[in-house]
Amino acid sequence: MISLRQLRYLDALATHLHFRKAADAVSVSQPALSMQIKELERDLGVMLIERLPNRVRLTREGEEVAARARAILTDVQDLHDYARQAGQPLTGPLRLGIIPSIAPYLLPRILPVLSSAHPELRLTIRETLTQALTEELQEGKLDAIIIALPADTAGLISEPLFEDRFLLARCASDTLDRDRRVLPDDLEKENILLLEEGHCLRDQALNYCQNVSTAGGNTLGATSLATVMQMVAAGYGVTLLPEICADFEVRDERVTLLRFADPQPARTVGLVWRKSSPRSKDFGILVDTLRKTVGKAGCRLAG
Amino acid sequence: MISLRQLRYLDALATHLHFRKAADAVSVSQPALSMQIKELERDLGVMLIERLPNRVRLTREGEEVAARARAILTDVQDLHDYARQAGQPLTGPLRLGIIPSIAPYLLPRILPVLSSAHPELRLTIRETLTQALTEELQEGKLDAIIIALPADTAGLISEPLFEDRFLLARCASDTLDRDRRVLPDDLEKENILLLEEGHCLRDQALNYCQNVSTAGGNTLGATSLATVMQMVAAGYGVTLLPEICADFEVRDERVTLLRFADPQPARTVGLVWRKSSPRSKDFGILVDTLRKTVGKAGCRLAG
DNA sequence: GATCTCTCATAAGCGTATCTTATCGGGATG
DNA sequence: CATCCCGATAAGATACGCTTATGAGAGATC
Repeated sequence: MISLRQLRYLDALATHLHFRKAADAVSVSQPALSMQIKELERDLGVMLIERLPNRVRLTREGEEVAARARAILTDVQDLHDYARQAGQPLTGPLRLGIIPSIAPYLLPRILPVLSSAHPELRLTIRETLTQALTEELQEGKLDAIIIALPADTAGLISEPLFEDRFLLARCASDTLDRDRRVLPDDLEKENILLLEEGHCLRDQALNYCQNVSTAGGNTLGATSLATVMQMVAAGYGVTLLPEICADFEVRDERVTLLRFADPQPARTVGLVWRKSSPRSKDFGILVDTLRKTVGKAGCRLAG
Repeated sequence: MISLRQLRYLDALATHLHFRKAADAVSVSQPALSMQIKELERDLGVMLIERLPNRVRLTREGEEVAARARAILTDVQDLHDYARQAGQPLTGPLRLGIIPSIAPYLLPRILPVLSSAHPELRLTIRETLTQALTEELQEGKLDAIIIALPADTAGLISEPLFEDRFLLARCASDTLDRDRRVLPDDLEKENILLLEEGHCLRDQALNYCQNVSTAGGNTLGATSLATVMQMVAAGYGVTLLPEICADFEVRDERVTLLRFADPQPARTVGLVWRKSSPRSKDFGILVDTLRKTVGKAGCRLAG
């Protein structure tokens, strides 16, 4: 069976036309090279080298085989170079899924950082609901997703990125002490506006409300937080607004944000990928970058 | 260092997407294949395979590397096929040199036989004087030559093909017993016609004549035996004609051929090639073919 | 939910291909 | 004729790659 080693030796010999020099060039002893060449000739059933007393000459077949060998070695080198380049962390295509209640608020903060820190990274963003993201992740259609933890399906690894507390968004005209911390009981008499089915944010809000046995839960789902906030501003009800959205969604003066009393409701946003993914190292780096980036922004939010 | 084995294993794995099946396909144990794949990945610094619980999937880099590997393996197979085909004896180009006093008489007899026995053989014929042929042979411009032996230069191998006796060609009008064997002394009073300088035939004839101390040697050299025979027919003198030429050159009724008394003068025609030539086996076969072919013809000549 | 089975990874031992050093033979060279 | 250079050969050491046996993890099954 032909080996690359034989082709490498043949290449060296074709270059130097001298067994010892060729052997030096490939850093082996001269007999080692001689034997490999001989083995190659035996394997091919054709003499490649004409051993003259003084020098060495390639036969016609030797020239042809050496030329082919060179081409093959070049291809192997190219393969090697390609793979080593591609093996660098956070380069090339990376398909990232993000849920709708995070994407529009997080992306503007992290994309500039990522593109400057990893200029070779080619991000593709997909925004949809948690379940679809999880399925696509497991099917290999996505490399990683950013969702609210936990991602309970097996075979996945989750790393928390940041805590995202919920604030109570309500109509500003309501007479309420702005500094007062909202208590669960305060929600009992409210009309709570939620996103439509499938949004994890809806489930998280419902979960908190159920704990406090809210009665007036209005489950008419909206398709986006922007819509919900419009309804809040118009006085149709209140909602639990993730802190990360606050800067973007609360430009309307008719809306007031109130912080909950401890323990504040919150969601944990995390990065999730397949345990078997070969880019785990990449995702570790990505988690670090995202934590630092969001950490700075988080301070601004907390202030 | 990347090895072809690793690429072969990767190819099998990419095909079967299953370690055990891939291992079966390349006839090794599953751990052997696993280790080679791992080694390849370590060498390239990139994960090629994503090991899922159930099945195996190629990473993006794995797909690319596998595709390149397939191309390389194909090229290696092509190299192998080419060399094995080219390694068959007496196929492909073969440059054969022949001296002028043999070529036009021998070629018509051997070419049909060679082309039918070795249809893949691509003969290139060069006809010139012995010295030029020998030099070109040693320079690698020719693969073998057919000359009158001995070829005394070192580094060459000679194999005799046939004995070519000289006949005395003389004007038919001369009164001489046609059955009588010519004796060396008979030449003393003759005008001997020879080829020009450089033809070995001239030297061989002169050698014979000198032995018998001929006096009237006319050294005005002709450029071809045909010319010499024209002069013989016209009565300008006699010449030593190689037996192999007799059929072709003695159609003129004015010319009579006489056999010499033993020991008859003769030349040994042989095939000569470089001792280091990788096609020695080819030439051995060629010698056999030529001996048989000329042997048959030789019988006819001798009759 | 314990067991079974399938996956690929790991470990231990072995065989052999490959390497090295040392030496040979042959031809060129002074 | 002695010497040098070249490539081939020989013998021993090394290391690589293989096999068998076993492990670990995840589904599948009853």
